[in-house]
Amino acid sequence: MSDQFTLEDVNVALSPMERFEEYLQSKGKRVTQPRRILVDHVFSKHEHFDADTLIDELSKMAAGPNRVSRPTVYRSLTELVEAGLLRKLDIAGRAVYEHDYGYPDHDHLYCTQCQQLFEFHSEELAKIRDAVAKEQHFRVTGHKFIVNGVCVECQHKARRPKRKVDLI
Amino acid sequence: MSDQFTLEDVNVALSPMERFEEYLQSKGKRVTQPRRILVDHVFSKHEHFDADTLIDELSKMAAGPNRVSRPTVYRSLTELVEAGLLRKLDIAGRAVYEHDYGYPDHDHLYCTQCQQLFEFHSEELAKIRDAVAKEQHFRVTGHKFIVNGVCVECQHKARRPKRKVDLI
DNA sequence: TGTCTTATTGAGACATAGACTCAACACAAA
DNA sequence: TTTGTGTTGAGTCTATGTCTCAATAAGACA
Repeated sequence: MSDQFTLEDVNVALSPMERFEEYLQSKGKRVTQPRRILVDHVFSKHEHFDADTLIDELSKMAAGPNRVSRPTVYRSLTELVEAGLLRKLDIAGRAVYEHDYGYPDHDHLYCTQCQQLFEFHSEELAKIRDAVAKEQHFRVTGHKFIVNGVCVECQHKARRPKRKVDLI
Repeated sequence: MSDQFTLEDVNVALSPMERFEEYLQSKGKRVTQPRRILVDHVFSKHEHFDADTLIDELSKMAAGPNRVSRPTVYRSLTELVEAGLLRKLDIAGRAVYEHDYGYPDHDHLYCTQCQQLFEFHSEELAKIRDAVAKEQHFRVTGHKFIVNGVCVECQHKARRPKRKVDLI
């Protein structure tokens, strides 16, 4: 987090759900029960997750009338990305989501051994990006930077097989 | 291309097929007709392509006994990536391939309008990457950096709909 | 050059993530 | 409360890629 407010920070007083409601209203969309359940769940913890995990968790959480269907999960994820609440990453061909709203810019180190993501921030990166873009008269809207490799932990435990299908 | 030879350049005298044969032999694999046809075709032009396009082109090219089947295309692409002849990119969730062997390091600007990829090279990028990694004691094996935005051409022709399903 | 072992191939089934269709439903405005 | 319309969930469909397995063809060796 930064020490001073930027324009972006002003709205951070709003909860994710409130922020989402703003977005929905601006689009003439409705604030429904499934969308509420999903947003509450997604923002209840700060972790990277994929659609499938979310579908599982939601169906476990509320088996009855309060469950959220697969299509709705996919639809809502797309909306949340559009609304700027979530960011979508492509890790090794898989779609992975993370919080965007109220969370500082960052990129990722991806350990190809344990599949964990590590966040980092670099000011210079954006500068390079913008410089290159300017040179080619390219209008930048964003970027994806993922560094592949092996994390400290995995370097140490060398080739002892561990968490494989664990969380990304 | 650089002005001076590096160790990497030494083997560039070999054609992609020759290079691939080296790899196959080192793995106890066989130099077969389908693999030859595929490599020849892939390296006959320097473009980004996806598996599907390749399958189409190959089936058009040689309908008879010389055709290459879908499974073989997928298998060979994997081998070519392993052999270091091709690089695999994930653009907006799609797998896209490009020449790696004998081709200088670079990253990409991706125009979300016309879906075209533009290449660029930045020395600083690798430096930043390595600095960040060092800080976190992360052993780097590679990276993916894709800058999203709108290319000059698309900025100019504004919102006139054009090439959509065109080549990536 | 013929023989034999074994990697490779192609056909087709299977897997998976995600999108689409549509009738029933529920939000929110009047 | 009523009503118009956006939303939902069940189920189907599509795209991309993988797996299985019998038939084939490299290529090593005689």
